Amino acid sequence: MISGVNDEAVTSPPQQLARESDSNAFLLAQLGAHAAQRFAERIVKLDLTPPQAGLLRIVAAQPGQSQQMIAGQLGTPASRVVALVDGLQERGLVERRRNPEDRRNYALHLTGKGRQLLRRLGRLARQHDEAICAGLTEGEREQLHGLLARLAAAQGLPARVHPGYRAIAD
Amino acid sequence: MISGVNDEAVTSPPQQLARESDSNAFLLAQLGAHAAQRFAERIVKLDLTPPQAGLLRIVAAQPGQSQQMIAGQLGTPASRVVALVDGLQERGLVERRRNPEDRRNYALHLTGKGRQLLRRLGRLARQHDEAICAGLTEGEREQLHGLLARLAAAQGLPARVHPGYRAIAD
DNA sequence: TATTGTTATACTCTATAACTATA
DNA sequence: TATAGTTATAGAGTATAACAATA
Repeated sequence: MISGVNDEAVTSPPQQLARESDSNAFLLAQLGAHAAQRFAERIVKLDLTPPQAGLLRIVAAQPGQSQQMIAGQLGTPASRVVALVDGLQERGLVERRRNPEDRRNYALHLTGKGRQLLRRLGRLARQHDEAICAGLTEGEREQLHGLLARLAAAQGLPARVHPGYRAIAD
Repeated sequence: MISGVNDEAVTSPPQQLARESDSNAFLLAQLGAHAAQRFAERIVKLDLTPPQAGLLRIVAAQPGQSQQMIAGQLGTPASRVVALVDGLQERGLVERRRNPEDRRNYALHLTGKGRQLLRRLGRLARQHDEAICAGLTEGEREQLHGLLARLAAAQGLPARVHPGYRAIAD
């Protein structure tokens, strides 16, 4: 044994512990991980992962961006965007259009098939939200939404960026 | 080009998208990932990772459990608990006590040093909660807490299990 | 020389399965 | 033979950095 202080006399207070793991921050982390996990399970039937779904949403919301722009917006390395776009392009969901004026970069766009999948994704997302909010009345859901939106704003979280990506870290 | 449907006529509706990424489920996932990330950054000064902090809390709350019991409770493989306990034991925070009646298993306990660190961890957790709740009044925080606690209960989430562990998946 | 995209590599985290010891 | 713990191995996911093409 090294420097084992081992003073058994000190009683560890379980109430204190319960209070901590009952904090808003803890509940948010717990519920957030749960929601993300369930969403991931749900979109398996579309053969999508959360990062892929997030990328589809970004491209749909702001078509024509370069991969670098998207990488910057997402706070993720460009090499990761490459791999993601590769997979989606092979499946005909996204296309890279050459920019004739600067042939170094691509403009990313959804294909028709991509938009179709995005609509199915939207339906799943609404079902998911319904499942996560189970147990709350409509009024309570709106109340919760107001509080969460204010927290997100206070924390400076960007809209539309899925937590599967790290938001602008550092 | 393979089966590029490419019907430009279909206008992708940004409002629809905004609504989805504005759902309670999305905000929960986003805020939860943010809270978990910030907590991880905060406990770096204690040289702890979130899984380690979670294990310390579990051992403190229910001392004397075997590694298998903890693994089951956390829904994580026993081999992972081994590695976690190894690290904490080397630092003199946790001890494995042989059970004389069944010498196959260990009873896990915090050392005095472990309890001391846990108190520092508690202080950081309270600071963290304060930072995450910034922008809400005391009344709003209680309101939020009530809503989150009901959601967690409705989803069957166990108390005190940090999302760094996957809760009882499958 | 600077920038976009790409590829190669390595690292971290985690799960699965084989192994040891006690029962 | 069954169970607690351990070790070995492999896989997914991700970041870093070197590289190629274009400006």
